[in-house]
Amino acid sequence: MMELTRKGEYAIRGILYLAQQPPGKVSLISEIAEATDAPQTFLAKIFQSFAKIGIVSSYRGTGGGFTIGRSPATITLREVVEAVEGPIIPNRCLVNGGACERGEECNVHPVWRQVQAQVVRILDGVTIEELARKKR
Amino acid sequence: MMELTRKGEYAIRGILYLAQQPPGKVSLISEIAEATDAPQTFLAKIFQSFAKIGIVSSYRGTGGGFTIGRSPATITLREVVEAVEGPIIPNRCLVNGGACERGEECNVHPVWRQVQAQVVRILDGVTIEELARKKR
DNA sequence: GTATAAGAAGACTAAAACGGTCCTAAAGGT
DNA sequence: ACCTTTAGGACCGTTTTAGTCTTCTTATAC
Repeated sequence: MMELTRKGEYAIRGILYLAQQPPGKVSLISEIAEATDAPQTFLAKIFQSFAKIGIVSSYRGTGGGFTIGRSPATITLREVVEAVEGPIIPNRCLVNGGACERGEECNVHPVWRQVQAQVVRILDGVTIEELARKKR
Repeated sequence: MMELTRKGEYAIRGILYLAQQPPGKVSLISEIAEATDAPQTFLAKIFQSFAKIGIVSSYRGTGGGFTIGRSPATITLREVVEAVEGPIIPNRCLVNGGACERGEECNVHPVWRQVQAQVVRILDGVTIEELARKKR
C-alpha cells in the first residue's frame, strides 16, 4: 500500500540531477536519462509534465535541453511527486469534499483526511534544494 | 497516489459490521456482503485473510459464519488495512531495511521513512471499537 | 532555405495489479 | 448420507503501470 511508482522515482532522480548541475547549464534528456539510469523516452514524458508546471524550463533545437525552472529551494518534494502521480488522496471519497453515501464508511473519513494532511505536510516541508545539497 | 483499494474499503466496512453485531451472534458472509454492499465472493476472500490473523473467527457448516475474533478495542485500523493490502510502504527501497544502491535516491529515503511512520502512527491509533461506536 | 538537433504530443504495447467470478474441497450440523 | 457454510485455488476481464514508437514542431547551423 502507498507505494511510489517508478515514474515517481525517476521524477525525483531526474529533477535532483538538474538541481545539481552548474547554473545555466542545459542538460539533454539523453544525458539525464543516462545519469539517473532511467529509460530515456519515459523520462522525457516526465520532464514534459515538469515543464508544464514550470519546475523545469525546456529549450528545443540544437543546444536545447532542460534547466531547472525555479530555484530548487522553492520546489517541494510534493510538487515533484504530484506532477507525475497526481494529488495525494488516500481514499477516493476525499475527492468530492469528503461527502459520501455510506454511513459506516464516513466514520473512517476523518482518519484518512488526517493521513493525507500529514503526508502533505511532510512532503511540503522538503525542498529539492535540501535533497540535492545533502549528498555531495 | 496512496489510494485505498476497494478491497481495503470492503474490509473496513465488513469488520465494522461484525463489530456492531450483538455479542455471540454469528453472521453469514452473505449477510455481511449484503449489509455492506460488497460482492460476496470477494468479501469471502477478505474474511479469509481476517481469519488467518485471528481478527475474526470462522465457523463452518450449518449455523456457521463469522464473529469478531478479538475485542474490537484491541483491533486497530492498521491491522485491518494491512491484512488485505499488505504493509504500508511508501517507497519500495524501504523493504530491504532502507538500503539501496543509488546515492541520489537515498537522500529521499528518510523522508519516506517519516511518511511511513506517521501513517502507521495514525492508523495504529484508531481502533475498530472507536469506529464502530461513533456512528449509531 | 535546407539539413540537423533537439523537445512535444499522441498512438501503441506488454506486463502487472485490481476487482472480481467460479469450482472444488473440507468441515461441521441434522 | 446430505446439506450448509467457509477455505482455497484457478481463472478472467479491465485498468494501471511502464514503457516504446512515430510523427510533429521548434530552433540552430550552415
